[in-house]
Amino acid sequence: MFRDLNGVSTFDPAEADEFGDDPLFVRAAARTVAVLSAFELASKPLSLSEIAKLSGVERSAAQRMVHTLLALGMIVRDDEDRGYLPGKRILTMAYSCLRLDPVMQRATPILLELRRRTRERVDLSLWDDTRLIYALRMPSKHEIFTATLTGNTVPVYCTAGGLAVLAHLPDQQIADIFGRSDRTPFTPETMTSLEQVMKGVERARHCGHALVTGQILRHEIAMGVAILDTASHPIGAIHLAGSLDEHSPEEFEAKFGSLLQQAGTSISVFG
Amino acid sequence: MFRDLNGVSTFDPAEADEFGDDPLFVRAAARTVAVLSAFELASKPLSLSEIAKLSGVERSAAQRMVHTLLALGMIVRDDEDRGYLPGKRILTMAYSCLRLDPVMQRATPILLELRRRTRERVDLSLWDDTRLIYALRMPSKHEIFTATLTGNTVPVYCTAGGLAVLAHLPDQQIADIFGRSDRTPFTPETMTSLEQVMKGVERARHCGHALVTGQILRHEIAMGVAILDTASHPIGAIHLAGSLDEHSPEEFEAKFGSLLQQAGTSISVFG
DNA sequence: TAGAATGTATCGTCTAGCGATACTCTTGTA
DNA sequence: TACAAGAGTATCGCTAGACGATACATTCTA
Repeated sequence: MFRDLNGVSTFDPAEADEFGDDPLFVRAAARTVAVLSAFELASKPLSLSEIAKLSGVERSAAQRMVHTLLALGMIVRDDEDRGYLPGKRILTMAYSCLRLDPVMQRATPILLELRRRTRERVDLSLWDDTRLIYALRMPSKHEIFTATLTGNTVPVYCTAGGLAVLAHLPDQQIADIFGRSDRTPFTPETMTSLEQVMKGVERARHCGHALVTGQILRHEIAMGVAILDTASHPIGAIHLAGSLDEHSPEEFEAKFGSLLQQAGTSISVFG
Repeated sequence: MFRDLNGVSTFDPAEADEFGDDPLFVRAAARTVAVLSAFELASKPLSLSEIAKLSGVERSAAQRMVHTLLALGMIVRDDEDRGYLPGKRILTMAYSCLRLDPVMQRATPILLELRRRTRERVDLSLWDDTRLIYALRMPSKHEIFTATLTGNTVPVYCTAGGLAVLAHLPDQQIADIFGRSDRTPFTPETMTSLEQVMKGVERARHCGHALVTGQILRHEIAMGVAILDTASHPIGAIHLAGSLDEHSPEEFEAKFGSLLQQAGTSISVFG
């Protein structure tokens, strides 16, 4: 079985109860977040009971939670399917998240220039443990739906940007991340072994950028370079993605490799 | 004084306390949301006391709130400036918001095609009372930072997309929305009177799309068309934005007007 | 060195959220 | 038409757990 491209992240309701001994832990806040996060597992508007189930909160509690989150605009009703959906206010909060991140501010003009010169899809993603979260997206000609959305996440172990990030970590940590990753393949070509991952990492370490084909989408070729902070730790990546119908891997790399690396260097912080 | 382009939305802490008589209202959830929303008013990492002040929550309560939101990944520390920032998990939640919206799914291929044909900036925004929230962005050559970010909001009364939305509402409601809007001008050309707004609305009603210049950014020309639901109520808009340095308003409209309207019709839901 | 910020920790009070229960409506099926 | 299963809603007593006051350790600034 291959993975649903919506690739919803797993959420364990049990985890919300495992803070018992922490005197500063606000359980109500955890429940609030749990209810809001229920939608990460959804593929359609959710009913009250579904929210309760997915968030691991009692139906009664979920009822009142939803009631106040409705009043606050964090959740809205979908009149058609009579269910609940996350509210637009979440988007506004996400905006704060993007706006306040200094990396994003530096990156924007550089990515626009990269996009202009390559005419291929350019993305900026932020590293979050086993996954990358897409923060800035500049789609090109033809893209599938999820490839245009902010906030979409992909695993680090099988993406160009991810390998570029891993290349800056010790082997031990790479193995750890690989081990904890959800490794359901996206396509028949999605890599499945640590050996394959390490091969990609070594290559990235050697030439400064990572290159993969068909890992998330068939016929897609992607190149990635890491973004580093002042301490030279990776914090995210830039992705350049094209179609194998238009480029051979060799040509893609020769044509855009150095442009991409320059962009990565410009965004990274030094000293 | 003109408006800061980051244009943070106003948040009134007092409002959070005005639910006293509602038996189903969960105060802790409201506080949680208030703390998370504090960042909407921020322009840099926030300290504990700043969060408390902006969210209208007691310092003690804010302390414990922040503590658990840190544990949940909804907030992170910024080691450099030693403050707090919204966490990447917000982005993941925003993704659910976008992914679950059927409008977005229908819109993506249509907007990509529009972008391909016009080579100008294409945006999709969702209507939220006095404002539009940008949900899908396809930047073109040179854009300022905030014009590339998901979740950014603009007033309806002075934007092309906004006027296109207003055109589908009764005059009475337009006046109401205009009255409640924050009307700090963005540029010297930003419209300030209801008469100007109604003129734009009439024009939009007549030719099916709205056209404005220099309202948010100087030298910017923008055209907008509304997206309608099954009941023909506006739910958002498509924006097409270019530069006055490259196009005259007449030429821009003649060249792209019908393309834009076609896109709007394709995305709107009928019957 | 004093002062004003940070962030952190502790604790008793009592409020406000929990969970059980029961109700109304709508929808689909027999 | 009756019935079951599912929606959303409402009420209420108990007590878990959040509140707010207070105090302290650090760090930065003047």
